[in-house]
Amino acid sequence: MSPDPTLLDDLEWRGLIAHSTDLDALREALGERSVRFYVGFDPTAPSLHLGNLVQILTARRLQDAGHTPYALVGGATGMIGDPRDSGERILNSLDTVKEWVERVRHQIEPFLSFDGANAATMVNNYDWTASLSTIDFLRDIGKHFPVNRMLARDVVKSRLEAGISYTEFSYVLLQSMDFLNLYRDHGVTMQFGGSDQWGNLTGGVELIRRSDGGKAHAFATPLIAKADGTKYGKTEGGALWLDPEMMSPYSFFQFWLNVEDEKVGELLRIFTFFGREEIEELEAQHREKPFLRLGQKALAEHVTSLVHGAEETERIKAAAAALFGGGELSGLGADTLCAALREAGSVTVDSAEGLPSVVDLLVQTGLSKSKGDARRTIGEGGAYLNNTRIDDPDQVPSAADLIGGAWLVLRRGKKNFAGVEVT
RNA sequence: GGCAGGUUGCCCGAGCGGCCAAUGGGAACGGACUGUAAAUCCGUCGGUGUAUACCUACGAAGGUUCGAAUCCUUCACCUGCCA
Repeated sequence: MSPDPTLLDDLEWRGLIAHSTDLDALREALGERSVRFYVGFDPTAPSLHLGNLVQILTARRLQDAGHTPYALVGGATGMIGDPRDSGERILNSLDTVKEWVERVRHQIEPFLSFDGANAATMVNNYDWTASLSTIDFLRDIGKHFPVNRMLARDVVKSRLEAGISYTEFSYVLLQSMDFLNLYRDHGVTMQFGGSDQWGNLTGGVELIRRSDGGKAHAFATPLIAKADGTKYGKTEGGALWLDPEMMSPYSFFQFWLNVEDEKVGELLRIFTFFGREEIEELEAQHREKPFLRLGQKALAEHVTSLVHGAEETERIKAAAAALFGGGELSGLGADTLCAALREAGSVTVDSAEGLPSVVDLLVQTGLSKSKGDARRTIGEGGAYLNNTRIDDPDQVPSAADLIGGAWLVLRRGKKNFAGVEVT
């Protein structure tokens, strides 16, 4: 199978290449034959997140263009920990890492194709690292790493004051060894990763050259940050997880829908499979009438479909349309409302002993984290029952408030909805 | 192994016997303005039906004291210097 020669241009246009080894050599390699490449994911949490999605989708783009993916989960590297600026990591137990490896593996699989001439392969670096002897490791791998060069790496430099363990310092050797092993055993000649991985990526390229005299390539994708340069991921109280248990698909969709104007074009390029013309058209429309938020809508719909499926996305869109419609809630059919609130999040309450107060309901739905917080929100004028501002914290909903005889709609602020089903 | 320093709320970081639920910054949250955008301004930011109160919290466990985030002891972890 001959690869798509325009791939690299497309990746560049999308801004997916933040750094790379010799770009011309890379272009030549990718344009002429089907390249075997790898991308790794360390199990540092039970779920992958937004940043990892960039890698997953990039892997998919490469596969679609005719190249062969090796998706690596870091059963070994996850035991060690990649150094980061914020300081030494707490080591996780083997059992925890093993469990997370499985979860991460299942999150990646749906995005790649495991059939055909360039079928993907899942690998785990635990398989070739766990049994490695220290002597072999130090002689065969360690010998190729000058410590002076390792010390010059930015992450390491930034940690020299605060301290860095030998464990984390050695991380780059393990990841480089992964590349070497995949190069030797599977003919893998390219690796990519997030730009924070750049040092680890080049470490592997260099090891292959020093150890086997081989030529390998690497590139890094950009870090995804907000328009002001700060990190995404602390929205609505948590990171942007791909696991629906850890972040509801509804919230996931809402995140994309609320992206700043300045970021729409960039995110469309990175996170969607829309073509160049399609995206440029969307950007043009967006520039002209930003208040329509067509870009955000397309982005939210596309990415949510990729991660959570088209059906779920339709349900979320219907839910958001109902809740944000601005019209009278009682005008909505009970079925519509019920479905919408289930998407947005809802709790069930037994009315046998009378309805709880609005304060209790805010807490039960999770809109407020404590009664004090709920009272505060009400005091600030930020709490609504059925789209009417609540001003008395002691208010108790009455039977007349029940929409369709069973539902209450609570809202905190402008866009946090939750339903209460009364039985 | 020895000596010295550190561990504070979501994060960073002050406090060093009572005036400490703990200064300040960031993040976050609510309001106003809007387009479920950004910027700006205002407000909030441990819990409790609101209390000169009680509970929980300043790495963990004990202790001294009328009173401890602050002093002492032991333990864990981190850092530096010396072996």
